[in-house]
Amino acid sequence: MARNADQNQRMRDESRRKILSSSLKLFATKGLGATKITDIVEESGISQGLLYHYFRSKEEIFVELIRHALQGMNAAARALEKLPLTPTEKIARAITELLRAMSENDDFARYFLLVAQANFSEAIPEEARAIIKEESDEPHEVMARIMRSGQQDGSIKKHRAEDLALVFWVLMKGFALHKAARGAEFTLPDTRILIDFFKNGEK
Amino acid sequence: MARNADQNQRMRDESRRKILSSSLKLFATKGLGATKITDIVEESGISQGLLYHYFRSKEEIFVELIRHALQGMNAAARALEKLPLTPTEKIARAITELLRAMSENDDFARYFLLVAQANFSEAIPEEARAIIKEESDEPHEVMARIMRSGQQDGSIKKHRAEDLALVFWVLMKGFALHKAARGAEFTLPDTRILIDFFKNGEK
DNA sequence: GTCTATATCCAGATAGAC
DNA sequence: GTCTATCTGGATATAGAC
Repeated sequence: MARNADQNQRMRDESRRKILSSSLKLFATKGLGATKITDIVEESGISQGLLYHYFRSKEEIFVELIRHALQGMNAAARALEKLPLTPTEKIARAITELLRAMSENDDFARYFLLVAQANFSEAIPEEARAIIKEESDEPHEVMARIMRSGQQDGSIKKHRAEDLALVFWVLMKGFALHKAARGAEFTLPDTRILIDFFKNGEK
Repeated sequence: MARNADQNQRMRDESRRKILSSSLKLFATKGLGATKITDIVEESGISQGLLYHYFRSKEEIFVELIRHALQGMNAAARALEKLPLTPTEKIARAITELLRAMSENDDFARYFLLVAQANFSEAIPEEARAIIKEESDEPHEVMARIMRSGQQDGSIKKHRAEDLALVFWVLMKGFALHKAARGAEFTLPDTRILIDFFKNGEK
């Protein structure tokens, strides 16, 4: 009895997982509006009926993906802030880890792109918009705090910390776009170019 | 007779212009797939029949917008390269002009965003893909040449010129996304932050 | 839990009148 | 040159069988 319930749970999880990962891939590359339910069904190899057994609509899948992406990003940002590193080291870590994840981990790149699109698109579900409004400030704030503490110890350039954090995230979003456009031929630039950008040049 | 022909021409131009500008706005904010013909018709205040009198399909409108955007960007890049300025001045000019245009000129920002999306989306017409393949390398190449000549006179940092050009355009794309996400509350960072990025710090 | 078959609706595109 | 009315196809979502 318990074993059957376990197996069922695993089957349910597996089906949901397949739907979500196929949707992520399609939403990131084609956009929510251009992705058809039949595309998702085809990509994940399940039937249309089963998809609707797990999700009420395409939009609900989208919302779940957005929620997962933002919560993961926020958790990562908080974890970074707590690491026992200097501000400069934290920034270097963030840059190298984000770019590495983007180029090596397809799902990570897709999540990043999904959020970037959702941030500007007017064609997303209301609930997704609410989650974004609620959850998308933290990475920027964390980075601004790191920049500020780096300025206090003299290791980071003396510009408005908010501007530096903005440039940081603008760079990351830009790279996400670029990687999506180039796919396999995406080559990372020397990350030291980017790290030096934020470092104070005064010796 | 000639007057009537003239008037007709003007009416045609005006209708086409309205269709294109409405489509640009919608494609940039919602994406091609999520934009319905009825949206375009509503936004531009013309009838659906008239739209199909001027364009065969939604895709044809999209292709025309992409072509116009890329040709304009390439012309601007070539013009920049020919200006009687030092490499550093050209880079400074490019950054300030692009960011200014992005924040002040709605259509410019929309074109930029449209191209950025088209560059990674897999849900665009084949013809648009061909135009992008054909026309989208020039800005990068121009910027790489400017970076290289700046390195020769010692004013630009000594990294691979291609990497610097890549970072330049990644920044611009990132700002286009950011502006689209924030809309009216988009505030430019101090552009000197960005310009200094490329300058050689050695004195 | 999963599938096939089907109903409903709406977007894209056309025809023809003015 | 512009509009209204209409056709057609395909996409979303549901029903019901296994």
